[in-house]
Order: sequence, then C-alpha cells, then structure tokens
Amino acid sequence: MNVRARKEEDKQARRDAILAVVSGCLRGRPFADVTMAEIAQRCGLAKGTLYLYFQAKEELFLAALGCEAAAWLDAVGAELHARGSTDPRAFSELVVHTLTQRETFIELLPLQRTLLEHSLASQTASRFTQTLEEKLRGAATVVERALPLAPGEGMRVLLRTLALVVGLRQIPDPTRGVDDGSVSSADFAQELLESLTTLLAGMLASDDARRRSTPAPRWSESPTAVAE
Amino acid sequence: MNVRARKEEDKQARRDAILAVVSGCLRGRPFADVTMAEIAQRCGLAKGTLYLYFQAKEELFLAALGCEAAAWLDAVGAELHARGSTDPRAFSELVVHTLTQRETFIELLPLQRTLLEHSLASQTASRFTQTLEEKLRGAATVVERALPLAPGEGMRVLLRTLALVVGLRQIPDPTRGVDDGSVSSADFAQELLESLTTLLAGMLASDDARRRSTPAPRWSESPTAVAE
Amino acid sequence: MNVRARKEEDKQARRDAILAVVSGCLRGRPFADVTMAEIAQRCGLAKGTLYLYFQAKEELFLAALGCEAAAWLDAVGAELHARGSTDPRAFSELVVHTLTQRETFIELLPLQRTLLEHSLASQTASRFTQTLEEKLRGAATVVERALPLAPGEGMRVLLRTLALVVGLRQIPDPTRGVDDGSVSSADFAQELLESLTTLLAGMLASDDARRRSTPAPRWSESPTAVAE
Amino acid sequence: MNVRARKEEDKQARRDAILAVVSGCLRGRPFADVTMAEIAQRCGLAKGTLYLYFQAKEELFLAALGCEAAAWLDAVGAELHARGSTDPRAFSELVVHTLTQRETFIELLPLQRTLLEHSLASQTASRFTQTLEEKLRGAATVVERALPLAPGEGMRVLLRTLALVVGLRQIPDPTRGVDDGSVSSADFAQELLESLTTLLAGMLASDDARRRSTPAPRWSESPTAVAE
DNA sequence: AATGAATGAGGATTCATTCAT
DNA sequence: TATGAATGAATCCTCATTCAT
Repeated sequence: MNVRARKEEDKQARRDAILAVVSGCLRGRPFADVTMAEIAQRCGLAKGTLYLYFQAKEELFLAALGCEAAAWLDAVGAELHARGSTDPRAFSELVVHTLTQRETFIELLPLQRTLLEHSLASQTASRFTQTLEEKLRGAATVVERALPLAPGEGMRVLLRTLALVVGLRQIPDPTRGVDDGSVSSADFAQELLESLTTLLAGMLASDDARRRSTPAPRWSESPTAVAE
Repeated sequence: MNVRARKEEDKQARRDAILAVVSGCLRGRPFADVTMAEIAQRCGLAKGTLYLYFQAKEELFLAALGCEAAAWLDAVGAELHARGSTDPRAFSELVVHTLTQRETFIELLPLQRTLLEHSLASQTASRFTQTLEEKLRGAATVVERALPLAPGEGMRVLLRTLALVVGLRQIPDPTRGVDDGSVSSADFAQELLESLTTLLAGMLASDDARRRSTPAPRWSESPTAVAE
Repeated sequence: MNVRARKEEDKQARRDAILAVVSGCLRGRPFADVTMAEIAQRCGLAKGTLYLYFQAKEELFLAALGCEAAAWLDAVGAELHARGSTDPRAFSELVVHTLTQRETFIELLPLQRTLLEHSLASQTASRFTQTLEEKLRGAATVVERALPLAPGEGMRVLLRTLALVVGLRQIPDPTRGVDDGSVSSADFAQELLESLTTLLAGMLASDDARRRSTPAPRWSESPTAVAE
Repeated sequence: MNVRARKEEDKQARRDAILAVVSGCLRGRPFADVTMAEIAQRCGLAKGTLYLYFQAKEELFLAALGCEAAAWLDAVGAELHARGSTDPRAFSELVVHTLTQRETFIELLPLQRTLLEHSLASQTASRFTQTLEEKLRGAATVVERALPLAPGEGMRVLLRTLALVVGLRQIPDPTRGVDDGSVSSADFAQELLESLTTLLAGMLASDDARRRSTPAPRWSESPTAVAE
C-alpha cells in the first residue's frame, strides 16, 4: 500500500487502521508472539512504516488498548445516558453486550500492566493513564446517575467490571473440558453476566444501607463529588 | 550445586527447589522477561539441568503454578475445615490473608492461559488441568459446607475469587497516582477484600433465595454428588 | 526552508549551505552515526532534498571534505604567499593556527579513505581526487618556495602534515587520563606543533644535505628521483 | 565447529582464534561494514557464540586491537632489547618491518577512538586503556635505552610512530594514480620509513641539544623528568 | 524544486534448547 | 546426573534511499 498519507487527516486514518489491525492480531496469544513483521504484513505496510506512527511495539499496543478502552467506555456511557437509569442486571447485560462485540478489547486489557511498565517514553505512559482516567471519570459519573450510586462508586463499578472481565477471561473453568484451555465465549459471557450482576447488586445494597444510616445524606452531598 | 540427585526422593526435592525459585523470579515482570539462564543461576544449577526436570520453560512455570495453587487451595481448605463455618466477610479475609503471604501465586496466576495454550506436550497440560480440578473440587466441597452453599456453588466461589485476584491485580486504579502502573499491595488487598465480600454476599443471598423457592432441597441433595 | 532554488546561483548557494552543515554534524562521531535525517533537519530541509544535490551520503561527505580541504589549502597558500619565506617552526604554527579554526576539517579528514572506497559513482571519486590534487599541487609549489624545498618536496610536506593531523587526532596519549578517549584540543595542537616542526626541520636538513652533496644538482636533479 | 571449549585453556584459544579472524575481516573496510554474521561464518561459529566471548561488537574489535597492539609492542621491544642500541634509520626499518607483517594491526588502529567512545561497558574501555598504557610504557623504556632518549621521550616516539602509521595509511598520495583510493603497501612502507626516520632524527637532535645545553645533566637527571 | 511518507534490506543481539563431555 | 558451550532462529529496530504529490 504505497498510498501516501500526506494530510494530517489521512495520517490519523492510517494510524487508526494500524491500531485496528493490532487489536485483531491478538487472539489469546501472548504479546511476545505477535511480531511487528506480522502486524506490518497484515496492514499491508512495510515494517518501517509502523515506526513512523509508533515509536515502539509497546507503544503501538498501548495505543490500541487506549483506543479500545475509550470506545468501550463511550459506548457504555452513551447507552447508559440514553436509558437514564438501570439496575444491576440490565447494566451487566449492557456490559456483556458491548464487550462481546469488542473481543479485541478483552484481549488487550490484560496487557495494560506489562505495557505501562515497559513503556520507556514516560510521557506516553502518563498520557495514556491520564486519558484513560478522564474517560473513566466521565463514564463513572453516568454510571452513578444511572444505577444510582454514591459519588465515587461509579469508578469502582467500572474498575471492578474490568477486573472481572480480565479475571474471568484468564481463569478458565476447568469443569468445562476444553482441551486448549481457552474459554468459550458463551461461557465467559454467561459467567461475566452472573458475577457482575451479583457484585453490583451487592454494591448497591451496601451503598443503600450506608445512605440510610447516614443522617442527612441528601443535600450534604459528600465532598468527593469531584466528578467533573 | 553439583550434588547429584540420585534417589527418586532427592530428585523430587530438587524439582521442588527449582519450582520455589521460579515463583520468586516473577516480580511483576512479564513471562518473557524471565530467562532460563536467570532461573538456573538463582537455583545454583546449570541451564541444562533445568531441562532434566522440565521439558520446557512453559512447563516449568506451569508446574510452579500448579504447586502454588495446590498449596493455596490446601491452606484455604484446611483453615475452612478447621473453622467449620464462616461468612462472606470472614471468608474474604481468609482469602486475602492466605494470598498476601503467597505473592508469587498471584504473579503466576495470570500466566495460566498463556502457559496452557503453549504447552506442546499435551499431556502436561491435561495433567495440570486435571490435578488442579481435583484440588479445586476438594476445596469447593469444603467451601460449600462452610459458607454454606448449594452444590456446585463452591467451585464458582473459588473460580470467581481467583478471577477477582487476577483482575484486580491487572487493573490498577488510575485514581491512585502510581507512576509506574504497579498496584500497591495494600490497595490491592483492600480492594480484593471488599469486592470479594460483596460478591460472596450476593451469591449467598441469591442462593438462599433459590433454596427457599425450591420445595425440598435439603436432604435429597447429596453434596458430593457432583464430584467427578 | 521551502524557498526554491531556481537559478543556478541559488542552487550552488544551497549546496554550500548543506556542506557547511554536514561538516558540523561530525563532532568526533563515527560516520555511521550521523544520519541523513539529522543532516536534513539541521539544514532545515527535507531528507529528499539532500538527494537533489548529492547522490548519496558518501558523496555528501566527500564533497564536504573537498570543500574544507580546498579552503584550508587556500588559506595556507595565501598566508605563505604573503610571507614570502618561512621556517619549520613558523610553518607549523601557521598550520596549527589555520587548523584549530577549522575543527570540522580535522573531523572530516579521517573519512577520506572510507569515502573514496565506497563511492559508487566512480566519477565522483576521481573528480574529488583530481580537484584535491590540483589544490595540493598549487599549495605545494608555494610551500617549496617558502620553506624552501626541492621540487616535489612541497607535496610531501603537505601530505605528511595531513598524516600527522589525522594520526595524532586518532592516537590519544594514554598518559593523559582522559576517560572517554577523546583528545583535548590543546594537547593535540601542542603535539602537532612539536612533531610537525621536528619533522619539517628534519626534511629541510636532509634536503639541504642532499643538495650539497650532489655535485651538479641543477640539471641532473630529476624531481621524482626520491621516489622509491 | 561444534568442538566445545570446556577448559579455560581451550576457551582462551577460541577467544584468540576469534580475534585473529576479526583482524582479518577488516581489509580497509569501515567498521560498520563488517557484520557479526560475517565474522561468525569465517570463524565457523554461530553468531550467538561470538557473544559468549565478547559482549558486543565494539568490545570484540577493541579486544582484537588490544591483542595486535600488545603483540606489536612486544615484538618491537624484544627486537630492540636484543640489539641493545639503534639509530633512527634502523629503528624505522624495524618498525616498518614489524608492521608490514602485521597489516591487521594497521587496519585496527584507526578504530581505537571510535571503539573507546562507544564501549558501553566502561570497565572494558578503561581496562583496555590501562593495559595498553602498560605495554606502551614497557616498550617506551626499551626505546629510550636503545635510541637513546631522555626519559619520557620513548613514549612520544611510540605515540608519534603510531600517529604516522595511522595518518599515512589514511592520507593516500593523490599523485600515485590509484583508482580506488587505497594505498599500495610498498608506497606506504616507503613513506613511513622516510618520515619516521626523519622525525626521529629530528627528535634525537633536539633531545641531544637540550641535553648539552643543560649544565649538569648527569646526576641532576630526575627519573620522573617524564613530565614534559 | 521540494517534500516527507514509505520502503525493506540488513544489523546487532537474545535466548530457549541441545548435546558432547 | 550435571554441565555450560554452542546453536541459530527469531526479534526489534534503523536508516539510506525512493517516489508520489
């Protein structure tokens, strides 16, 4: 593909195209298994071209993760916003739904730590973290409104949701006799749905309890109402 | 250490010694970063000797994981057995407690999938899975009795616990301004404690509800009936 | 600098501007360390533009060397011409003086062989050599007149001078505890001054001796008699 | 060559064998042109094996240079020692003679600066410098005795000799119409012989003069008069 | 004429694994 | 059984050069 991305617009497009390919390359394979050569080939680009857009392999994957995460958070936020309010079950279903059409996000997510630790260009790492945090905060606010939850709990919901996603993906149920250790998508979705629903219900209940026990919760609005 | 392990007994001892070292090599580093050379050196053995006990790097780590998992499950099972019964909070505390003194297990756990997928010697993989499953079942029974839960739910508790462990470890709270993306042990323990307690409470509640709705579940139900 | 060099005059100016930058890029670094990208950036030009003026990296540096060499030879020649006559010491001082304000020439000089060998466009190489030779001959004549020396000896003086420059630059005095192996400019200048003076004095003496010992030097003297 | 160098002795032998090959790879080619792959192949070894003996390409070449330099200095020292005393002409002949059967040393010598600057393992660099200095000092003493020269002048002789070697090699005589810019060995030897003889004669003369002008040189002779 | 995105050959280096001792 | 020297495939990345705009 010797089409030159001359305009800033085209360059962004190519960048995105690369990221899309990267996400797709990771099908349960370890990060180390995916080579830059493979990515380049799948992109229809030369190896060197990849380095025109990303400084290193780690940065490439981190960017891909950032993209996917933002997209997912946006999707969840938008859907939640549209609904106005939900309950644990519906929220979980929403999560599962948005996630199952975003397999690559699930694949990328477990890499986060490794990637952040390796990223030499410190700026890259901090920018990633910062951007992600913003997105998270935005979605958290929506979650708090929709579920509803006390300020600060929205973030927790999101974080625990991601934790469950990563964890359940990583811990296959040995009961299901899958030879190669991979988790069937259906099982995973089912498990995520159930455990997330349960966890959320629990959080809501305890939050509710705390609220009631507190004398004047309504207008005293806890100081951590930071949520931008 | 050029002491030759002649007797079967000595060989097993050396095997275990190696596994102990392996676990310790992984301090948040990606699997690919730990070299066989490093392991050998830390063991005080030659690289080649490692291959006398394990067929490949992956197998080595898988064995280490198996070891740690078994140890943890045993510890949890034993403690639970000793107590007779418990509640979500206490169980979570037990989990957190046994886990914090087993950092290496936490490090190894996320590797499971990768390791299983790579293991060429299919036998190794299936043996690992099988052994782990047995251990899990054993502990699950104890959990069911202690919490108490309907048959089959004990396994779920265990699996979800592990999922939370892996997930929370992997998803750092961006709110905490940790530069290098690592999770502080304290935060991790706290988060695990809370979310696990909540999740378990939820599971117990719904289990309870189901039980009540079911006519006569108590005595017809043989707790170990499920067992392989 | 997207000013287009339309007229031949402008092109020559740009060429020279590039060469000036090139010389400055080499601060004790190996040739391979200086990238075309760096040069282009320092020139305020695009990488491709460089290739509009020079066919290859080697050619670029060769041209730069040619420039510097010519400039130096001109300077030496002019100064010598102005003085009329000189002696080894004064000549050496002149050399050192003109050289210390031409650091870049000293950096470029050691590359000559490498550059010449690589130059694919044979014409480039031979043109360089030819031009240099002319300049050398011109200066050599002046040297012969000023020092004074027998015909042919002027060239030798020049060549040996350059050899000393390159050699002394390349061979650091291990006695001086310079950690990074670099030669202090002061030491270099001092060393060059001394050894060149000594060498020249020697050449003058033997030249003199030969002259005297030869009965009829004038017409029998074949200029190339010395040659092996 | 899968012969394993097990004993320390064999390892040293292999190390030396590699170094010998390295020296031979450099036939006027720039350092960057010689690849590790080529060296390995010429050694009949795998690329990786090279890294068993040397940490990096630079270190490899530095070691080769160290070897050659030591050998040459030893040879010169020994010969000089055997003769007892010499004169400039004989010394130069000795130098030329020992050098012409050590082409590789001449090739390696110009790399010294580059190599030292790049050597990351600082210890490697300083060890090299230190060892070389010792050898130089040893030879310098012999030179002083043989020529004879004032203390400290022996080192200068050696250093200037090396400078001439490097410089004359690098500065081809454009008069000789050699197309590819390389210097014919014969010309080089001749040139080195002449200029070195002249330079030494000059040094001896001035040294002599200084000695005579000094009132009481004999017993005032401070052994540490090295300090120029 | 100028640009700078794209290329892709090629380099140094690493490391799991083997095997002669 | 233990060793550790040897292997060599495989990886990431660089950079001189080209060429479409």
